[in-house]
Amino acid sequence: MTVSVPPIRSRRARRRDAAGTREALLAAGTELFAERGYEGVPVSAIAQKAGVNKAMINYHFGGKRKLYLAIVSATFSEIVTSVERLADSPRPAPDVLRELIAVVGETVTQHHPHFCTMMLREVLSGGKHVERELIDKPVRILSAVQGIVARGVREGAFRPVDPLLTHLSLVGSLVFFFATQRFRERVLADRRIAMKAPDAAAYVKHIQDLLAHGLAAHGASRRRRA
Amino acid sequence: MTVSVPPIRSRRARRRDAAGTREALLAAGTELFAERGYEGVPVSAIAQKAGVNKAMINYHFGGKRKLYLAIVSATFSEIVTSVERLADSPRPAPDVLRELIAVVGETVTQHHPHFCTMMLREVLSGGKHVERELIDKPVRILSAVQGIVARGVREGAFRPVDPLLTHLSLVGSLVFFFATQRFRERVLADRRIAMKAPDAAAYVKHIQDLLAHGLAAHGASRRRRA
DNA sequence: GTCTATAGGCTGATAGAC
DNA sequence: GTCTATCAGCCTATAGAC
Repeated sequence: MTVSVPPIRSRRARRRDAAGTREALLAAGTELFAERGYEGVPVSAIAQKAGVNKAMINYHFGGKRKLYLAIVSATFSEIVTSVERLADSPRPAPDVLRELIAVVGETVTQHHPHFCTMMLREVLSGGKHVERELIDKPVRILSAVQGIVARGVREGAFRPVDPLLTHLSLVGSLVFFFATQRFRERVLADRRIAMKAPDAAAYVKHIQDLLAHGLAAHGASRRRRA
Repeated sequence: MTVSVPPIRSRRARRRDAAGTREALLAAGTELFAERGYEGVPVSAIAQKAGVNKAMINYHFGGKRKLYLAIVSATFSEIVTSVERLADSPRPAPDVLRELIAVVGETVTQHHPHFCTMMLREVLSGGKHVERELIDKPVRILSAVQGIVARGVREGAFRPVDPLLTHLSLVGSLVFFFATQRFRERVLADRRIAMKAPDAAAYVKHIQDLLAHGLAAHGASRRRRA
């Protein structure tokens, strides 16, 4: 029974060069870290899921922590890029803000379903070991959102709200929702409740409307499109 | 140098009966778990901070996990109680919602500064080991907020918003803010940025106003007090 | 009730064969 | 580049003296 167990990695004739190993480790790490957090994942689990040996983590990334940082950093960069592109749009601030919410929602649900969980977990750990390079990414998102809100206030489309507080409430409600969505689904399933957890698209629309009404200057509730 | 080190516990002539030990462990655990998460805290650290021996955790609580649950459960119960009391108020829904936000803000800042962090961390861990008894507490908060919002919609004070989505956005923006506040303070201090992190009171007011405007039925933006 | 001492398990990292 | 084998370190929990 113990003879000639076919190597896991050979299924589907997976490429097995150095780059393939790196990618397999990144993919496995992304999923596991998001689900269980940095300390909740032994390197052996990552190696097993990737179909390679533990030692490869040290060889390719120089340790568990560096693998983790590579994952978080790569994902974060994508989000920052798409948010910053939007912030440069010359369209009316309320429209830009509405689209920013939609874009963030789509990005995290479709391309990076674990992103919010990972970032939130990292922040909750006190940012004790968050490196410099990583920490200015949220700052760039902050700047982008702040800029849009400040412009809306300046142009009279928004009430004179505080852009920083507005940013926090916007990002907070989105990040919270996406980071806790799996939990809600799980609880409902475990208790066999016939209700289904709120849909991401519905929530995005809810936040769009809440901010449109909540920020609008008096009498400007109805959006005026170009 | 190793002779007669005065026992830590004797400072301030602390009471050292069984109840005192229990309380010391609860207090130490609350702070440490909130700061570093369940897995980030060795029992030895809790024992040291409490000024007692490791073995006491097992004697009094039956293990690390049960100590943790005792802490989370006790804190959570207090919050649920105060929220439910408010939900029964017969006053206009917008006023009740505004006060609910204020009460939650005061409770978590003054009495339970680590509460949001702990709950969020627990949820992010997938609720894998969240016991039944604990899980219906968020459900009770959900019911309370949902009830207030649904009444406001029924009475025509609010737009026809979805009460569940509204609850999520409200709780999300608050929990996110309080759970990440220490992180912001820390980052600003570490980078020696002369700005100070947004004040909790200011944020509470921001959310109150955002929801007042964001939920108000058209033409009912201005609050009408009794 | 509280302590010391220790058992027993799991972790991240590395040395060295291939 | 990739593996096997192994290390030292840390963790939780418990046995047993006081």
